[in-house]
Amino acid sequence: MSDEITLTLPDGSEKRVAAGTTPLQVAEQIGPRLAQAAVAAKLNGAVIGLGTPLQQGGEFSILTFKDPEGRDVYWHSAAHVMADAVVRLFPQAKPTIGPAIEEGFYYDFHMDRPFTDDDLARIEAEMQRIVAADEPFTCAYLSAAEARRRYEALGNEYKTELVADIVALENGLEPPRGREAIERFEAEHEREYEQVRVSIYDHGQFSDLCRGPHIPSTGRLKAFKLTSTSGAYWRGSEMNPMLQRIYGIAYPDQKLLDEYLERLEQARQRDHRKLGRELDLFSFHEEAGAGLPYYHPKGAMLRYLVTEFATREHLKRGYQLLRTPHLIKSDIWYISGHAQQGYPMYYTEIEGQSYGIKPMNCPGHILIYKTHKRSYRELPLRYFELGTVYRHERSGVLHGLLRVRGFTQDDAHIFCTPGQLNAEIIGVIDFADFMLRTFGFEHFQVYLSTRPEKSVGSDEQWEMATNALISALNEKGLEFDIDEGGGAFYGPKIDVKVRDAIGRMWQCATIQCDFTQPERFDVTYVGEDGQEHRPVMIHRVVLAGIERFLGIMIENYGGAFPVWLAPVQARVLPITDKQLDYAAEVTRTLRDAGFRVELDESSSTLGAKIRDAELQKLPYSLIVGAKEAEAGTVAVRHREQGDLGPVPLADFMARLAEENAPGK
RNA sequence: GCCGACGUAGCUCAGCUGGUAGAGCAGGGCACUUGUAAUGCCCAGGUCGUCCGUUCGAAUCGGAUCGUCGGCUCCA
Repeated sequence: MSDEITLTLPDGSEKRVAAGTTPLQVAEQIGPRLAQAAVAAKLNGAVIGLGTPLQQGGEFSILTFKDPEGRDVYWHSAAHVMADAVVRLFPQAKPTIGPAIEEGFYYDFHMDRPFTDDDLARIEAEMQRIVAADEPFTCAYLSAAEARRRYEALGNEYKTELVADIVALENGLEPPRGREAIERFEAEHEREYEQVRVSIYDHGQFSDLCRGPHIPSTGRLKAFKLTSTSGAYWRGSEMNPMLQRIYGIAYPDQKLLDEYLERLEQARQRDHRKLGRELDLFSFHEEAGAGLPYYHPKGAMLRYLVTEFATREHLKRGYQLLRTPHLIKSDIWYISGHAQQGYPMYYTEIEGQSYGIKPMNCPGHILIYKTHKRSYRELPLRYFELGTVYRHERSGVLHGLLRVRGFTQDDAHIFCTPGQLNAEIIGVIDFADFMLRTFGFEHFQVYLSTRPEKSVGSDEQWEMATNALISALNEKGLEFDIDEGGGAFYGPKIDVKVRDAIGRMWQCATIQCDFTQPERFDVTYVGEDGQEHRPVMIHRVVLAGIERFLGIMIENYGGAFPVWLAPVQARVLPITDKQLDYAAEVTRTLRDAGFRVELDESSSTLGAKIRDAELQKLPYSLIVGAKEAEAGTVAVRHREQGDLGPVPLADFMARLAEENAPGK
């Protein structure tokens, strides 16, 4: 008697059901296991709740925790349950927003005090009760006016602000900001408030303004954990009040939660700050300043190997080496426009003149370009510098080598004609791809960042530059995401992020087009026509900050560097003192051949020497006892493969030489 | 910068509610001369981040400061 609708399932098959059937019922018809795993559904691209009656047919799928959208629904529901628990325990807490995030969820509360670890344990216990009660999530629609009255009664100004946002959004109006603006907005749009409908999701006694959808009931949350608390500004702005945030994670299975916690532990094990200490690579000194790293012999060697390789590869590609001072008169930064953006960040005075410590290398390279008249025949001109810059990072964001105040970039500026732009950008993309792969990264994500609000230059320039980047990406057949407004103030850019061994993404290479600096500094070249023209400038880094790159690299390799990057490639371990002479000879031979080798002269047992070499993650240990000394061999032990048996020293050298190649 | 937590020997950490510090590893010495992830014994090592307070008395309490750690628009 009721109308039927047709659902097209993901496998292409069609299913006819009565209009008004819920997705949960559909899932049950498909199979009980699916019904059990279901968290939400998708109809024609829109995520809907399992209890939403289907009124029309179309592309239909059941979402489980395995689907990214399903995961979001699951985590967002967990956030509601957490908010419920918090409000039960702390009636003074005002819920604000609580979204699902990449891994887990959070909820921000306006609170009279921060949450403590004890609070978290209590909140978790309360959540357990809510889950055990298996309360169904239900959805109701209210007029925005009604919702506003409710939240005003509760004294929750954050939610009334969100209601105002929804009303504004629905009517194509600018969302009001600030108490007064919101009150004015409410007064001026009473009619709209009556017309706009907002959804409210309830479970048990808890009710929250929410777009939804949610899982069918709280009992679906199986394994969860509240992971941390922190302060967080309302809407992320320092101008707004600080709220108290609680982070959590939830999974439909305890096993998955355990795996997540295991992943966190793995990340801790390969933390570059921990490895930096254990492998004696670098240190920071409270008495010498935050965010300023000190490289120990092994860390400095690692850094040397990286920069030496980078320099050679630049020279191969026609870049020329530059070196510019760290201190530059402040006037320069006004010409470049950096001063207006807050750069440089450290100043000093010399004989009454203001100088700034360079935060960027570009003006220096421009000065060198301008030392004589340039012909189009010289272009493209590629200037490369391992340029050390200093920037004031806020104390709260410093983080090991990944976020420092003084760092060296593999920085280059390419001056070229507009016609050469495309080929140059492609060249840089290829270069970056080669370099990052050589250092062991295989997965990349590319972003194109467009004009930010605070920017210089004309619309035409921005369009031209943006198009040049897009066409280069298209020519390389690279997929990319667009970061609207994420560009530098002087031009659009391409960013390349790499994925490390445990799945985290790190920003490395960036390629920035710049039509404005050449103008500001009046940079020119003489064209074929004998007239002066304006070159285009490309700012680009591949590894970006060397410090940061080392940090990423250390974590990616987990401290076990490949032979070509290992600060110490092999350690010679004599079994007894009687082999010390032979061991020293082996060490000398290897060093003469250019390998990085150490000799263990301690009087420890062999087992202890091996253990120490393993903990230092050295690629090879060469054990020499009486037999080896006699035969002129070394017993090779590999970091991962263990004992490989005795071989003539020459054979081992051949093996090491082969593995010593970049990228091996 | 803001919120919270933390700061004890080179490293990892113990030190209830205030009574002036302890372990393991690392380091030094001695013995052992060892065949693929820790030989034994002995020794030394800390103004408990720094400064100022409270107290008869502070590593323990309060404040400031420096530093470290986790966060600070993935938006109903």
